Amino acid sequence: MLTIGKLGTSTGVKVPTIRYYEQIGLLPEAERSAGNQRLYTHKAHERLAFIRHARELGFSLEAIRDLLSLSDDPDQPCAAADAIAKAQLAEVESRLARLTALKTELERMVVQCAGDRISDCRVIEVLGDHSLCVTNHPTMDDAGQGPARDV
Amino acid sequence: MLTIGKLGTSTGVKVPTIRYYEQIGLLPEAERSAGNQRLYTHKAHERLAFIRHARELGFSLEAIRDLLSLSDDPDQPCAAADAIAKAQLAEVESRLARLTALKTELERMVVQCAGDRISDCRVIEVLGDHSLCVTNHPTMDDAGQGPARDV
DNA sequence: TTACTTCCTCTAGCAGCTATAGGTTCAAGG
DNA sequence: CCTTGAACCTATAGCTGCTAGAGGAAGTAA
Repeated sequence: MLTIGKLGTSTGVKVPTIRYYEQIGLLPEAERSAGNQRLYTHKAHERLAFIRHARELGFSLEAIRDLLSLSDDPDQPCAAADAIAKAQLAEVESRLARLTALKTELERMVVQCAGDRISDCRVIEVLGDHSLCVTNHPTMDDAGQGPARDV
Repeated sequence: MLTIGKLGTSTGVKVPTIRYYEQIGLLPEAERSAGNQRLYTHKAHERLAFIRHARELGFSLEAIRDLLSLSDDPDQPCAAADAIAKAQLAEVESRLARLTALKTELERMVVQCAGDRISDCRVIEVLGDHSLCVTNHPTMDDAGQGPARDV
C-alpha cells in the first residue's frame, strides 16, 4: 500500500492532480488509513500510470475515461478503443499541419525584420495585415475555439 | 462607426470575445451611442485585426499586450518585438518536435492493433506501459504543465 | 517531546474564452 | 405609429486540467 506521495513520485503525477482525478471520478475513491490518509494498491498505480501515459499522448480526460471503461471490460470488441486512438491521431496530424504553417510564417516574420525602429518592423507589420502572409494559416474559427490542450 | 456585431463579423472575432478583450484591457473602452451601445472606429478595427492575427499565430494574450504597446510607440527599437516573435518561433518548433514524436507513437498503436478483443488491444496495452514506446515522447513535466495553449 | 514532513479538506485562481439569464435598444415591416 | 425580432447591454457562472494557498491533523525521526 502506497501513500499518495509515493504514488505521485512513482508515477510522476503530482499529489493534487491525483486528488483531482479522484474528485472527477477518473480514479476510484482510495481506501483510507486509520488516520484518514489515502492508501493505494498496485492496481491503482497501474490505472494512474495508464492515465498519465495517455495524457502524455495528448488524450483528453474524456477520451481517457472512455478508454478506461473499455479496458475494464476486456471482452468487448477493440474497435471503440481503436476509434479513439485514430481520432487522436487525426487531431495530432491536423495540429501538426497547422503548426508547420505557423512556423513558416513566424520564420518569415523574424527573417524579414530588417529595420531597427518599430515603425519599420516586419513583425508588427505582418501581424497587422493578414494579406502579407504566404500560408493560409488557421483562423480562430478552426483553431482557437476548442478546449485548450497542450503538446 | 461600427457596432460590435459588424466589428465581430468583419474581423472574425466573436462578440463576447471582443467584450472580453475590452474587459482585460487589450482593447480600449469603446465609445458609446446614445443608447449605450459600443461604437468602433477604423483604428479599433485595425487593433482587433492585429490581435486576432497574432492569436492565430499562437501568441499569448500577454505577448500580444507587449506587441501592442510596442506598436503604439513606433520610435522604439525593434529588438523587443523581434525577441517576442523569436520566442514564439522557438515555442512552435519545440511543440512541433513533441507532436511529431506523439504522431509516431499513435501511428504505431493504431497500426499494430490486430486483435479484436480489448484484451488483445495494442492501444490499451501501449497506454498502460510506457516502455512499449519507441520514441521518447514528452512527459507531463515538459509538456503538460504550462499555460494551456492551442494550435 | 519536539520538530519536521506529509497528509487532509476547502476554496480560489490560471488562460481564454463561452454560455446563460434577464433586460434594453434599434431597424424594418405592416 | 406600433409591433416584432434581431442585436445589443450587464452580470455571473462555466469550461479544461490542473495549481496554489490556508489552516489544521497525522505520521516519523532524533
